[in-house]
Amino acid sequence: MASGDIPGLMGLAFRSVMDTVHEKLAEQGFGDVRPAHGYVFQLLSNTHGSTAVEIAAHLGITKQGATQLLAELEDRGYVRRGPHPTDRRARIVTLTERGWACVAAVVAEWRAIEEGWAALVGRENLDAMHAGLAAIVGEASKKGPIMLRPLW
Amino acid sequence: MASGDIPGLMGLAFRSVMDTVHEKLAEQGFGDVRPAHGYVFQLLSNTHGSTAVEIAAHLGITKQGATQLLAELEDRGYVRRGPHPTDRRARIVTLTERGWACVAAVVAEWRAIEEGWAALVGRENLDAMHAGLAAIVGEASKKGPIMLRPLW
DNA sequence: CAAAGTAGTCAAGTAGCTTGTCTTTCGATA
DNA sequence: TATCGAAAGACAAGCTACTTGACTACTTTG
Repeated sequence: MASGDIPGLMGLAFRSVMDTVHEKLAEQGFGDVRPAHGYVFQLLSNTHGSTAVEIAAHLGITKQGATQLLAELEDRGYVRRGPHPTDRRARIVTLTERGWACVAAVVAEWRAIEEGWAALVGRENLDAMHAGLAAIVGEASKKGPIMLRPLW
Repeated sequence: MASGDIPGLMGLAFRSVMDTVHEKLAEQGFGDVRPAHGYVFQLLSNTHGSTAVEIAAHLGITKQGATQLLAELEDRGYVRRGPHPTDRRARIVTLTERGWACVAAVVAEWRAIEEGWAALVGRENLDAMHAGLAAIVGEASKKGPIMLRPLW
């Protein structure tokens, strides 16, 4: 029978990871990034440039909310807003060098945390978790994209 | 080498679970519960009664924030605030029948989701995930309690 | 038993979204 | 190619879930 506590454990584990990451980022001079920013960075690092509307859709917030968020990120030097090559209404948002550095810091910390986990539970178990999680996320994504907005 | 994408997958999986749970709760007449409420319910269902200050500490918010949250939950019929047996300053907060019903609905849905996962990845793999997550959360908890506030 | 600390409340302020409205540009249709 | 609905973004105001600040009632400590 399912005990039903895996979701809770996942929440705690994720929360713990993110607390650690946030702490490490602060140490490296990225103390001014908020949770929502991470989701923007994630999209931008995959697409290498998006519009405000695309970002809004990715985060599950309004385009106005996304615009404000981007203005904040531009102020802080993480993103740049340039002209869109084909659509003069739109502005294309890309990561600056500082933005990429922040993404790299997060990825490095995630890897480091995973190494710690491998030492804790064993490589084999960790591989099993990776495979299981990938399958679960893959299945869940079939019913529409999973919104990454920082709630719950 | 660690690929570094397990934390991201955990975040997505947890997010997906919580979206589903929220949807199911709404169907069962619990549409007025917000993320933060869940963390209150979790504490109250384990302790069978806490004060506002304890709840604030558990969620990592101020006591005033917790008080507001509890007033809201009392209005909506999920919790009851009674006198504290030994401290006349304090009020002891407990779940109402409606509160317990909501907790039961969440637990039932988590179990159902886990059953689905067992079918998807296999019981053995799921058990491995459970063990791994428990170890990870246990280790992380040694460095202080993991704050459950709904950020990240 | 006085002084310091704690539980809770009331009130005001704030951050991060929202909704509403507008301008500019795009793309489809006639 | 003229026009007209739709879409990208900006500006402004509103809202919600917190925060900080100031206070009262009660408890604990020395």
